[in-house]
Amino acid sequence: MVTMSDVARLAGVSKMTVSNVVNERGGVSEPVRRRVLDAIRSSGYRVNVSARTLKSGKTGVIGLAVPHVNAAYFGVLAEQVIDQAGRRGFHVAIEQTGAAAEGEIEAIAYSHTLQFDGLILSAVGLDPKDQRLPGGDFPIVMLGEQDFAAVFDHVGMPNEAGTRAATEHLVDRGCRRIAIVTGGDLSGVNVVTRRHRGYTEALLERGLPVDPALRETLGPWSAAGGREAAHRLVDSGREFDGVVAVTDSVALGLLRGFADRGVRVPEDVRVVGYDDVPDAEFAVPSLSTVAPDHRWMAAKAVELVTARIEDPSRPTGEHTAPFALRERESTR
Amino acid sequence: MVTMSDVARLAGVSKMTVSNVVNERGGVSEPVRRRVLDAIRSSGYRVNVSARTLKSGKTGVIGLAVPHVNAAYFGVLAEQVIDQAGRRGFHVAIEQTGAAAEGEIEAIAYSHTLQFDGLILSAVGLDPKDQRLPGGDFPIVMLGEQDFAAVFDHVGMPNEAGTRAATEHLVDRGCRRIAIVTGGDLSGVNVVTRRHRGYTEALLERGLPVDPALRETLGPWSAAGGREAAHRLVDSGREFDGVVAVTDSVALGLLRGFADRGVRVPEDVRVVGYDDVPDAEFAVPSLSTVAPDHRWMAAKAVELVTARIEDPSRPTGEHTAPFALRERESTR
DNA sequence: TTGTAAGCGTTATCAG
DNA sequence: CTGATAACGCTTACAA
Repeated sequence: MVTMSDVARLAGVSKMTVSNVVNERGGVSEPVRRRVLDAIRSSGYRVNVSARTLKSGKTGVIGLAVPHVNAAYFGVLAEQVIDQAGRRGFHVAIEQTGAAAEGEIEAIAYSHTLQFDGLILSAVGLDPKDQRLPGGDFPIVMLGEQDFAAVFDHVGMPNEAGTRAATEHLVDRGCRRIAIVTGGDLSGVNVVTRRHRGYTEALLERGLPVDPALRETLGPWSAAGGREAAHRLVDSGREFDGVVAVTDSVALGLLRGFADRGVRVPEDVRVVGYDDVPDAEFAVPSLSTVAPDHRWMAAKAVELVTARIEDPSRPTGEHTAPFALRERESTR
Repeated sequence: MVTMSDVARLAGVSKMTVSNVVNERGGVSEPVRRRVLDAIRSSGYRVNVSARTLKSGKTGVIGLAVPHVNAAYFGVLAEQVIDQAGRRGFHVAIEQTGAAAEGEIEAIAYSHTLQFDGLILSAVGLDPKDQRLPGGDFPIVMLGEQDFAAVFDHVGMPNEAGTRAATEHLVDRGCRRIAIVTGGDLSGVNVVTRRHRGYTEALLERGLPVDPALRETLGPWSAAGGREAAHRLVDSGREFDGVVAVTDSVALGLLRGFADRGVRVPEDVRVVGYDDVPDAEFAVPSLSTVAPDHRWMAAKAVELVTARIEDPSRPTGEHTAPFALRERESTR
């Protein structure tokens, strides 16, 4: 490995001068600068980040911990985060948490171990009162859930507002018996309870009854889970003319499941999802969905971590993404 | 920051003994070990990876550079790579190349800068003869393309064999005028030329003519591009009864584009894709496709980088993934 | 404008 | 079994 000393010897100067050239610190005469740059080029020298880190204590890396890199919405998010972080001179390392509190705690621990300067954590399973959460001033930004505001910076999804708008949209289209397909965890405050509340509130506001029988619980939060849910909804003989799905993946599975049973969308049942994944637009029928502004969320999250990296003691804040309702064929 | 010296002082031992305990090197008496562990717990000590790296020259991080983290096939690949690397004690940092030679060269440069131990590079734009490619012994495994065998380890897709099988499948289903929707770059050897060759070979073997008019060139390699290609195919009045798409994203766009024009799949046109992305199974109609074994590819790539990290001078090798043809509704 | 010295936190080596 | 010492490659502080 070529070190600074090697370059220094080659250029006939001291290490320090090389360091000054590399870091563009100025105070180096032009001829010396050229000699050093030539020496760097000819030797193929590269700064050793570890050594630099050892001094500065900063790595220039932000961690991004998500439930599954394989989830549809993740790509959109990651692409934006990488882009935004890059603009600020940070690199992004991605961790997978497996959608469990366990994995999320581990991601935080790893952030220390791997010397990230900060962490953007898309927490799904973690309880805000979890004893294992760090109290220190390591920069963490929570993404997605609504409950960490006091302890951490938080960038949230418009969960209630989004599903409320989706449900109202179905009512506007003439639906009167609207089912919801979502997860089973109704304890505490999480995506499930928040999105479910948006749905019930919209129904009540529009004077429609909330029928518990129209709540279908998902197995896996995936297209496969959605497909099975559609089968159960149809096969049970329950009557419904609209469905709110907790995510687009689930909604795409519903479309497939209804097709399996010969139920036409939107003629027999209208379907609306949540996320606006890239495929939603190209599904047959194309999927109406709640579209949170992913770009905004990524930008905000990166802005918050980098701000906290600079000033770990700044007050935490709560931020909710704006959203739009994309009306497509599945609710026409 | 708590350092090893702090722990040593707290436990009343030397740094070295702490180091030995932390790294489970043995040769430490049980009572001392306990004292050290207690001191570590009570102080909240964590190893400083930079310092360790500075000594060992290894970071334990493998880079994974892909064209776009947002591409459908990427999630599958990344999930597998992260999983496989984790089993071998490596972490994965993800880079985006933007599908350009420029970005791919940069990813290699960054791998040095960021001190990755090795790099898995899904190269799309890079020419094997590119002058900027490093000659040294930094462990790089090329993923996807077919041409780097002599210089780098290479894990390839079954490009020709895959599209050949796909095309033959269409012929078996009775198609006689089979179009191909693919990229425009027919120079050199790349995904486009290889997949295109599989298509032409299958046609010739089955005694069917290769009609250049049935080659439709994509704009973007995406669902949007596929949709537009479908429109052009239909609107131009060309006759065809089957389509081979260069990727599943494109194929899903085709399905959408044909739906726009009232062309029924598979009744009027049969469609086959390439990749077997998770959504392919849930599309309406579900998408027949070439399914390369992503798990195998990830495992092989990780196996190769780690092997090369241990022994940089080992000979390079060429490996092509097995595949299966998934027959679904779009070719029924 | 350039150079010298010290030290960041860890580990390999070798002595006790 | 335990500890002192010297690196690893770089940067901060200060001297020339």
